[in-house]
Order: sequence, then C-alpha cells, then structure tokens
Amino acid sequence: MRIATWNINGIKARLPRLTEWLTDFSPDVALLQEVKSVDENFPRQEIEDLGYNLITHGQKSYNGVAILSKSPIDDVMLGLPGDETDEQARYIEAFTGGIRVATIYLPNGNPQPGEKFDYKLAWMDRLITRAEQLLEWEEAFILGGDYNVIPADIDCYDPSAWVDDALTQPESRARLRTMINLGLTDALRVFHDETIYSYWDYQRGAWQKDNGIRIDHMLCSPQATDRLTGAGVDRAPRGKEKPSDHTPVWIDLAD
DNA sequence: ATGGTTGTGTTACAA
Repeated sequence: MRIATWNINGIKARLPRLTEWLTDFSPDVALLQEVKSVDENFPRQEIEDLGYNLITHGQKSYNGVAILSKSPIDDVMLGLPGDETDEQARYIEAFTGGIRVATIYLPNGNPQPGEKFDYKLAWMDRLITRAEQLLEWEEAFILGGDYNVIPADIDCYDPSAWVDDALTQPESRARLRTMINLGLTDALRVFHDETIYSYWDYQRGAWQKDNGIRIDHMLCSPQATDRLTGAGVDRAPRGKEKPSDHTPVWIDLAD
C-alpha cells in the first residue's frame, strides 16, 4: 500500500491540484495538512467521488488536518493528547487499511525565541509522549506530516540562511532525534541518502532555483519499517499552476 | 536592500 503526506496550504485554493493528484498518483492513504478550513466547508463530496473516505479536523483560517483513505477509517482521535487547553487543529490519529496513521502539522515556531517557539517545543514533547505510548503496542504505525523541522544541514539548500530559524534550532532537531532514538525510522532517508527536498518558498524563485528544504517526514514504527519497500518525493505537483509550497512525500509498504 | 509571495469566510497575520 502507498501512504503519502502533503501540506496543501488551503483546501479551497488547492482542490483542483488535490483532485488531479488523487486521480493520477492514487495513494491508498493521504495525510493532509494546512487545510485552512472549518469542517463544515470542507469539500467532502469531490473527494468521496474519487473513492476516498475522509476525516477532517479543521479550524477557521489556520492549520487544519485531514486523513483520506480508500479503506474505512476507524478509531479516530482528533487532536494531540497532553494539553486540553490547546485548540489548534494539528493532529489526527486513526486506523485504516490495516495500519495506524497520524497526520501531523507541527507548529512552525517562528519567531524564535518567543511564545511560538515555546509552543512548538511543548507540542513536540507531547508528540514524543504519544509516540512512546504507541510504541508500547509493538504494532505498525506511521506518523506523517509537516514536522517543520529541517533534520540536518543536508536537508537545506543554504544552512547559513536558516541558522536563526525555528526549523533548524538545536532544540527542534534534538526532539526529532529523540523520536528517531525511540525506534522510529525516517522513511525517506532509508531510500535516499542524497539531498532531497519537500518544500520550496513561494518567494525569490525558490522552486526555479531548487532552493528547497526537507521538512515533511514519514516516521515509521519498527513493525512498519519491516514492511517498507520504497519512499520518495513526488515533485510534479510543485511545478503546476497555483501549487502548494509543499509537495507530497510517499512510502510503499508490503501488504 | 530586512526586500519577495501566497493563503485565509482576509484586509492582519501566519508561513
């Protein structure tokens, strides 16, 4: 089965790109971020017409995540546990197609230092706690999404331009490494040891110059990693009209 | 040169 993650930067603006990608690329499961829509306005019918079930967790104007799947979606959990006062829609966990998946829109954290960076680090600590809980079950699961963390300098076209950014701070990178050290695998790195990007800024001709960064990740539990047969980046959507600034990252799992 | 662009039930703010 093929599972992909894509930060679409607005479902309303991106619906044509999303539907053509679902048709052409045909992932079994799609983890979406930054839908920027309340659930009532989400264009469910257009997606269901393509053969997908979907769960949305949205809010007005900002954030918002969704899980699309060709299989039924069960055991849905909206929101990341650990802070009942957190109202930002950044996490859905569910069971579909025989595997547990989460769609993650991790806080950007800029500017740093500051309240937003503190929120990012606290959110990552909650994600680590949730990963520890999931690992106790010793089952296959995927934590995929926009992590807003550039893991290492190889994942950035110009590390010197990003030294003060929340995406490269030691505190951000250390927390992502903690997740790896718990036993999760960065799937894209299993199949690609070269520089490979998932995001290009809209500004300064970043796409045309290939000035990208890698911030969209698919972390696999040991039982999921055992089934990994491939991983990659689908660059095609980034080159089309009215694109998202992110492009899909995908993995293939043996049945 | 602190620039540039895109999205949102926008017109400020997040990315």
